[in-house]
Amino acid sequence: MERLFLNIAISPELYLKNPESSELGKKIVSQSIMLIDELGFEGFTFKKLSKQISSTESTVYRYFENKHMLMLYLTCWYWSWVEYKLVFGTHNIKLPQERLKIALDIITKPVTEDNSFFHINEVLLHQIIISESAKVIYTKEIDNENEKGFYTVYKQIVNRLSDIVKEINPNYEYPHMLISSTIDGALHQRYFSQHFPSLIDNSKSKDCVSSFYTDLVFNAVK
Amino acid sequence: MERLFLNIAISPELYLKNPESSELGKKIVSQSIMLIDELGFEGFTFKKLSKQISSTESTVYRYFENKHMLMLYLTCWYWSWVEYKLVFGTHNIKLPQERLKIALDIITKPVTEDNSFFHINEVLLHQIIISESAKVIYTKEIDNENEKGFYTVYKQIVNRLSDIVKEINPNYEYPHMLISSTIDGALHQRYFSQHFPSLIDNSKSKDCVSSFYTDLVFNAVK
DNA sequence: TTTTATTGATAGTATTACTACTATATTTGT
DNA sequence: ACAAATATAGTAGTAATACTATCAATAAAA
Repeated sequence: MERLFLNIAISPELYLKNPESSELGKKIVSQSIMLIDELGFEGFTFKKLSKQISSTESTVYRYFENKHMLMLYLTCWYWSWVEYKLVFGTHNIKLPQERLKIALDIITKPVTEDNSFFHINEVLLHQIIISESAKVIYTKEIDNENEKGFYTVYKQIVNRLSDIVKEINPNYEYPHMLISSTIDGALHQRYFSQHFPSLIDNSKSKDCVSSFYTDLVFNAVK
Repeated sequence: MERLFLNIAISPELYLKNPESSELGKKIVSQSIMLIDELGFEGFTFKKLSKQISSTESTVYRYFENKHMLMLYLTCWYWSWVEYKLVFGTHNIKLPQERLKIALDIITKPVTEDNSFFHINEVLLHQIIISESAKVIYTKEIDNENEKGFYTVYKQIVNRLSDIVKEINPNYEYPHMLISSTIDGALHQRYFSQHFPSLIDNSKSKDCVSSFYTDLVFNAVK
């Protein structure tokens, strides 16, 4: 994918000061991705981050309320980016089957290229979404945060794909559940492939996570 | 299910002192389930727990190394209990299709009865497995803990069910991934049904999580 | 009855997750 | 060019968390 000259728009409620508005802010975002990947979300602190960016804790706190909000910001950025890829990738494709196939590839295939956005390493971001994003969603604050619209992008993606499913088979009973379980399952299976290889049915020729879900979805929708 | 006079055996490496060995230990386990459910794993502390059981922090630390190990203990207990239900439920059933159906019900249906074990409220335990157990698996310690065998019960369950899948269709390519994504997906979809109802394809007559996965699995295995 | 194990009570430490305040440095408006 | 606003660095401080250590009291086992 070529380098893009557009920005991903993120809800201003997620930050105190827009990290896109300054070099330091961009550094906070890019270095936090690297640090969270390295230390895990539990081990990650604003103190360590501020050291990494040669700044102070108080400065980081001027951008994000706390590390949970920062992680939520990264999560929203990720899903907005995925939605952008979905819109771009399925544009002008007539056959819904073909659109679904492309969309499933985007959702289930590993992220290997990192060049579309300047300060965000998308490969690393994908990695922390795999291994850390569950901690964002499984919170006591989930209902408040859902009300504030922090998950609308994610839900939009689910709706977008289930619309394609309904286009292919209007009688299929569970389009939303099929898609959301595919999206989350793909991340989960990637994590398993890294840590529980015995639970992964590998094949030499193809990426098994991707082909498993493609097979599963098309079989269900049929 | 009737009250059982058997114990779930848990790896001794999960605790410092077996909580089954004393009344206080059992109280630690039962009250921690209630507190984790109430406060969430992040809000839960050994200090609050010790207050709840009218004891002290140091006493709780004599049973479990930290709250992560306690949650891991509960998770292992839960999966052992599920495995017991699977063995018991599919015993003496000849047809693999029927065995798979029963197994899927056990895995995907909500837990409503609480009476098999004295000090453990299985309904609440299921609830915290739904909303908190991801925090146990998504850790930097995962590989060490996997090596120590803390996930063998879970993997046994996956293998047990994928064996049935292979019995039905020896040519199906992804038995392990199908089962593990069903097990985890069912928990995930339960959480979604509680917090993102718009992503759930409800039907009046049946439990949609359970029927979605039953439909999905049988369609895939064909 | 002595030993041993179990628990309670208290204290203490390092780290985390913040909040508040001040002093510069930089940018911006006029 | 200068005053005003803004951004950042630096320091300090607090409450809570996640422990560890020690010691006394008590109950159970040898």
